[in-house]
Amino acid sequence: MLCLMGPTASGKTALAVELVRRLPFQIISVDSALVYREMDIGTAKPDLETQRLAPHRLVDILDPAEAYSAGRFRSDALREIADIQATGGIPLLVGGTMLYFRALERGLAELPPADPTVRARLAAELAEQGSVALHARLAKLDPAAAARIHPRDPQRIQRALEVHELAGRPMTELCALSRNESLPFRAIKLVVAPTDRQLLHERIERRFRAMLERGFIAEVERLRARGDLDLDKPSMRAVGYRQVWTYLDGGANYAKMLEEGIVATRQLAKRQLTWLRAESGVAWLDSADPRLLERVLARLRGNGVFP
RNA sequence: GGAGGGGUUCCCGAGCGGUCAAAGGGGGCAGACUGUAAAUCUGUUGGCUCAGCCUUCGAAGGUUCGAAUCCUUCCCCCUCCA
Repeated sequence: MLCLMGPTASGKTALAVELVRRLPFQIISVDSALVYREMDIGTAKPDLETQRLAPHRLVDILDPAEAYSAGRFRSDALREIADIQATGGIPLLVGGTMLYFRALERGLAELPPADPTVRARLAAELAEQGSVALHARLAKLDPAAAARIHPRDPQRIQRALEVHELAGRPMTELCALSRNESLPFRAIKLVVAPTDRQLLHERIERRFRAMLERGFIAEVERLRARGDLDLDKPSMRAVGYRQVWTYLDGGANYAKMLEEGIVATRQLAKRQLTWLRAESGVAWLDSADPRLLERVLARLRGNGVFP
């Protein structure tokens, strides 16, 4: 199988589509935002025509009111990979959610999944007592986790407490217990990213503006009109959605929303690049290279993926 | 033309004789990351031959042992009165 990773706005989708046209690849999306239905423009979801030519698995599988997870992604992806291989296809994993790639490749410890009730209660405690107080509590239950997690990192403190409560044992212990189960198949990993950071920034800005022109705000208005979504939902915290939502709330004027949406996207790309640089066994390709496709094909030939 | 207010490090913005390379925020850059990850968090951010030195607070002079902070002139911006 082939993994195509890269920061947002680096042209991964276009490249994947070209590959599907030439080789028996089938795409599995590795993206925490593309899983949501009704979120098309702001996620830069491949349009219907593109998806007809190159079907994407794990896209539009969830309602925006639901929450996805790395664990769910792992089992979904394993299922899709098996399914593709059973029909003689080659899985092509494309995306920028690096935690998902990591979870798939290295496996996850056997931890209890998120529990909405526990999570809501911890969130309330976090709000009134502050993260430092909960961090102190965690230090008693799971000292190793507390040492690892910063006292001002509410999300990780919440999760560690949640795991302890649900499993009755420290998260650290559970993580140590499970051996990393690596993938039972060979994966070629390619990173597609611009060599020039400024180029990436320009592309991000252009793309965000284009999203607004294509009706991004109306899309968020429709999501708001449902009445069951808010800024605490993982889906609505996605880059762009959060900023437009805040704008519609009156929390920002248009210019501010525009600027903050672009900035948030830039910052996302930066975090993705940090993951990518730490990734081992990958070949880096310049997304601005006009002969990118040929280079990828040559690489695949070299790896014996096809003659 | 008259009366005020202001020009600070990439941006906003504090500072108002020494403890100021200058608070805080933003942005940038770097990093962390085990079921929220397009999330959450951390560090750093004038230059250098770096425990020291050099250049910065609109410009040029001046006062002072010492100025972003005081004085003079000039340039630019904003508000109000004409």
